[in-house]
Amino acid sequence: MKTQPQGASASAEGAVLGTRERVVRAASRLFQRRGYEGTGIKLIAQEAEATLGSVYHFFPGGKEELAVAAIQHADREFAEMLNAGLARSDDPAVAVEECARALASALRESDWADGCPVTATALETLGRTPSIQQACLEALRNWQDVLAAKFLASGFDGQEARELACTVLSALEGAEVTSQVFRSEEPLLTTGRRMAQLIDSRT
Amino acid sequence: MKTQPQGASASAEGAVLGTRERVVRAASRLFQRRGYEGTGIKLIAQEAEATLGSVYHFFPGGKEELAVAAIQHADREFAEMLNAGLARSDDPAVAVEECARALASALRESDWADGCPVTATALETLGRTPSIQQACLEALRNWQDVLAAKFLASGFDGQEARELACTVLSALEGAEVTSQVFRSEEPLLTTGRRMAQLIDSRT
DNA sequence: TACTTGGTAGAGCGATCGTTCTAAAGACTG
DNA sequence: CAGTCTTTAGAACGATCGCTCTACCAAGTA
Repeated sequence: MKTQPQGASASAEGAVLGTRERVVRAASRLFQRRGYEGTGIKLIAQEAEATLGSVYHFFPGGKEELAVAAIQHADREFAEMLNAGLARSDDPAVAVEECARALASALRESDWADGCPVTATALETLGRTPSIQQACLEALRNWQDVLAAKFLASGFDGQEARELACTVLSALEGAEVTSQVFRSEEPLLTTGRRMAQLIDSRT
Repeated sequence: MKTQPQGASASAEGAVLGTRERVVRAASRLFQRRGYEGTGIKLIAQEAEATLGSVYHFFPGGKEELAVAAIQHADREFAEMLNAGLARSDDPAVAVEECARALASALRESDWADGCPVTATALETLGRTPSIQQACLEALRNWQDVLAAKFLASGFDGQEARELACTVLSALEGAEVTSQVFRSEEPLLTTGRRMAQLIDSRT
């Protein structure tokens, strides 16, 4: 295994990823699929094709620091997905339904494994690992902001936009869990349709 | 520690609980708060004031069998809470908002620790422990049925009632996670209000 | 009394956990 | 070339994991 200079743009398309980036991505996906406690550092290293030494070199804070980085990575990734979905229509109701559809497809394609990338970790560490809880909080707030911006741009006032964003995000998160447990796209699709109905029923 | 005959009605008010019941309740609460992987059998025994021997006497299938029993217990408990909340009003919209309020209060009173009793365990064991996943599925379906019955009794047709139940349950679950992460009742209360709005906007 | 049954008690097993540590191999600078 | 810094490599540590096992105690029955 040769030393990999992590030079060049880390986000360049198709670029060979540096060790640190590979570790973060592996950690992010494993935490998403098996939770924080259920994922061992050695498994992360193995999955990332790195060694334990490398992991602790880049994350001297250990598992906790790695989890924070993994959640921040998931934050950016999911925000991009949200933005892409929302951009598919000017009508916010249609756009939200489009997002639900995209989530449902991705979920099915991963055999119901890749749900919300922070929920599992958040629930396990709540009230016991402040740094991780903080990272989860920032991710949720970021996604709410993305939704709220869409609603604002569609003519909703600030209060209304924030409340709708909070509701829609919570509903999508819950529906994702439900879809995973039922191994069916239906909860996500139904929730998407009803959220569209809610958005259209503005007072 | 004396032998405790688990005779008499196990659900009798104020009755001294048998060992098995104590273990199930402790397991249920611990899985709810720290997830499946994050909860050790020894901790469960300690919390239940039982010994390892007793735990494996009642649950020879080990942690997995205990988890199934714990989830079934949580299922019944949460269904009761839902029923109680829904019974507080004939108007289904008001009733749902009442449920959200009750959940928010309970969450705050537990210092944001006691969220949905199955989500954490469900996410950690998805696709890897079928018996637990099945128990989670039955709980979610049970809760959806409770909601759907309320909507049916309020004049919605079957399809509409089922879809609303699915949406409302998902939204409440997601909002509960959001409230826990933000340490605020607001997401649950907002989602409750918006769900009421959705229910009132019947076509 | 002797025997059976249902439950309690906890030492100890092998495996795995997160983490630490030493050693050495690239890559870059002078 | 020598010297420095970054990164890789993985053995090993103490702690904890889920679980097994034997011994024992308290009733009920004959």
